[in-house]
Amino acid sequence: MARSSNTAPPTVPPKGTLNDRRWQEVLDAAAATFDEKGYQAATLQDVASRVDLLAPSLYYYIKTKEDLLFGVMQRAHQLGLRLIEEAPELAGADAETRLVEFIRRWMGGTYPPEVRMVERDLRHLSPARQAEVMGWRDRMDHYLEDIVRQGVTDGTFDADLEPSVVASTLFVVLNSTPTWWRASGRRSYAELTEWYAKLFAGGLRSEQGPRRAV
Amino acid sequence: MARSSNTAPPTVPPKGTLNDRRWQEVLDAAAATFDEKGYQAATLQDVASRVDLLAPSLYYYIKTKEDLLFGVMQRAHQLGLRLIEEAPELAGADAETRLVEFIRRWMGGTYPPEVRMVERDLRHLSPARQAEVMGWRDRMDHYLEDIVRQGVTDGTFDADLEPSVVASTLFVVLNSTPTWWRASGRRSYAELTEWYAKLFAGGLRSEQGPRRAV
Amino acid sequence: MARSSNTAPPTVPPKGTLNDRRWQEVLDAAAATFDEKGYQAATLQDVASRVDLLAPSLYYYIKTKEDLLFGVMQRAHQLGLRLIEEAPELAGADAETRLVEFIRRWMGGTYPPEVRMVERDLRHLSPARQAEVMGWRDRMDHYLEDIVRQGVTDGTFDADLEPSVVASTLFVVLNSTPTWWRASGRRSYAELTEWYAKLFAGGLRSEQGPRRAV
Amino acid sequence: MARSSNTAPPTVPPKGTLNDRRWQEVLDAAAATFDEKGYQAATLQDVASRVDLLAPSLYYYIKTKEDLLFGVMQRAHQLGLRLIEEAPELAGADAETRLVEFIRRWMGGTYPPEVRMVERDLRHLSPARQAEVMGWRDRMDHYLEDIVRQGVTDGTFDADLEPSVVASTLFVVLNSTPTWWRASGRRSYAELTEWYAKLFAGGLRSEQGPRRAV
DNA sequence: AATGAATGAGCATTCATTCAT
DNA sequence: GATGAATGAATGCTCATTCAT
Repeated sequence: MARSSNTAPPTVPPKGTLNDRRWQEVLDAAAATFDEKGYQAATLQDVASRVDLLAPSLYYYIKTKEDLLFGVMQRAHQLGLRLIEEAPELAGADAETRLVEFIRRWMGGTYPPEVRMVERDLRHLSPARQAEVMGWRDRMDHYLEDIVRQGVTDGTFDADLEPSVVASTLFVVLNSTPTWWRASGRRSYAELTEWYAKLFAGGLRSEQGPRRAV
Repeated sequence: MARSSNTAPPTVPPKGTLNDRRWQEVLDAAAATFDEKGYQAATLQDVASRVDLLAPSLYYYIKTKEDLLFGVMQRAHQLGLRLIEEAPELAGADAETRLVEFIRRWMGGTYPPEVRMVERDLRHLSPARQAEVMGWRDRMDHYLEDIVRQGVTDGTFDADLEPSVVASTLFVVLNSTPTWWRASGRRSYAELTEWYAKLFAGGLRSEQGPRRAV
Repeated sequence: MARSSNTAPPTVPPKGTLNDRRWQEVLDAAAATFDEKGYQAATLQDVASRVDLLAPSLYYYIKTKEDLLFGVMQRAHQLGLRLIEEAPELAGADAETRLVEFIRRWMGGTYPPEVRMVERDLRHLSPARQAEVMGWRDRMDHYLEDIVRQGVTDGTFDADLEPSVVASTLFVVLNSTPTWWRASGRRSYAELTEWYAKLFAGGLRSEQGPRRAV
Repeated sequence: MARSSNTAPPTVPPKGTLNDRRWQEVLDAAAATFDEKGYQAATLQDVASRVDLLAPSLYYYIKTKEDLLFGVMQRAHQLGLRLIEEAPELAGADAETRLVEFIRRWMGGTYPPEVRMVERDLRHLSPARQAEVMGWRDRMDHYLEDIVRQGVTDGTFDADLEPSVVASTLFVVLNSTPTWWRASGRRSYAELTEWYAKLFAGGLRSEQGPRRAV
């Protein structure tokens, strides 16, 4: 949940190779603002205020408001793509283990909540940039789809599963968490993570079907 | 000083549901437009065009743009609330059956995709109206929570389950479907529905219990 | 739910009196326009045109059209309040002298015609601002009422006089002058001033007292 | 102060010779509304509401909003013109008596407060109609100017008086009364009337001048 | 690196007005 | 006589964006 950009790689310093620290701060501000108000409703003044600037000053870092949205999404997806890289000891693990470990990594804290913005505000990017973002998303989806295919092949997952459907659903569940989850609830974030793991591990397992009603 | 009447409203003619057919058409247009562009990005002209009106003409039916958003949400939730009413033959059914049947009803086609708007655009309603919508949401959540509690009580569901977490997650999954689902996929909408049923039935089942045969 | 932030204002840059010269020019334009057309009928474009701006550019200086009205009234009353301060040599003068000298000061040329706007357009201010303006008015009224009371006490003014009535009437007469007075008339503005002095000096004089010789 | 139209002569039944009683009611509503809010700020809906109509229904009686303003002014001036007709016993009276009697007639109750609207909203009439109203005003002014000239001629009034200035000032004083006068004051309306009479009688009287200050 | 000043496109909203019923 | 439904011109206001300093 840490929003700070300490782990963020240098992304798109748009005008020249300017002060990257400041650019990361601006992205932080933009991410928080867009997350709170949505891209359209968020004002450049809103973003600028968070870094103690006036709106026109942002144009030192960007050429258009859309640049901020793209910058935020780019940084978030770079973080996300790093999370689909598996530790060496997971090579050769079974599908369920890999799935559960992915859920734990994704929920594990380094991942910023900015992803939930993606579905909501993707439409405000230019088609070309939308395609770029979708490319990143596809790579993430493919990672999950591969795991599902592995599980189906070796018989531990239900043979009926459509990998892309599983991938989409899992991302929806994980990324929507900040939408409804309150720290005040009776369950901790870690417990929630384990429940997600159980839900999907149990729900994908073969030889199970709901009973028909009536 | 006469009255500080800088905004004294006279008796304004009652608008709204005079011509209900037209009002429903307007709501349809608003729902489609908001769904496509989001509330902020959607223009009153966008909405008006769909019903062959000019933007100011909408003000014959509404007092403010927000009224359209509220109208759409209200109608969607009325439909939703009808779907948590169970058929008589489900009285006395076990938790898993009730859960699966609910998923089938909810996905069953009469339900408009407008619910996905809710999370995204709820913030654009006045606080009072936000509260009203949240009240409807709560009633739906409570229905699912009750089913979960029943399952936990009679031992068919994992004793560890937090009912509200389950409810939120299930709604997220169901309502996000239109976000990513394309008719062009290899699975039909009906097959998707059954997979959702399998996912949650399997995922909630207590681990102690014997694996159910199909 | 995050915050019900449908109208959460961020830290907006302080506008207004940054460039005071320009702000005074804008106020001049607003005063002239409102005086000519009335507040409601006056368009922001009307005001902006007088200072060679486009209408939206005015919002660099104001937050709302009402701010212009209040600014104009504030400035006019500040001038007016300065006119109720008496020169040292008037200390100890009799009521009639003080009254006549006030009339001469008020009509004396530095006073802008914007006061006539007050009665007409006061209602378009917010209640709080209406109260503020009325406070200034009251201070002016009190000054005249004091003079009247002095005259009544020492017997030079009619004992029957209601000070507040006299004050209101005198202000109405003085401030309405621009409404009907045309420079083309046979009397100069200075002659008009002297006639006002004569009218009120003569009209307030107690009937018991001997007729004063010139 | 009676606003009711019982004494109003049939004025401008604009479309055909329609229901005159209703037309007078509409004029009453328009007068009250314009008086309260000003012509521009007043909405046709405001006016219509007072007679339990919807705005478009007014178009049965008028062709344009301006017709209402003109209708109100016309009716008010017809009443006013009747007040400059003197009773037979005043023929041959001296100037001061005629002046005081006029003040008493004008303040005497039958005169509607709508006249104060005139100065404020005259500009919103078409030039032609403005001219017509000004014609009525001139006839009233002339009546007062004649009285002043009579007084100057026979030496009871100050020889220096400019008749038109006196007329304008007197009308300003009388017609502005409702602007500031509150029934709650210590003086009754009748007492106020007598003070007006004293003010002008005393103020116009010859052989009086204010003392010079300093 | 940042701001003051201004622009221009666009949007929600108001309101006088029309017209068929 | 009056209304429901709609129009279109206009208006206040927001906001991304520009540019000289």
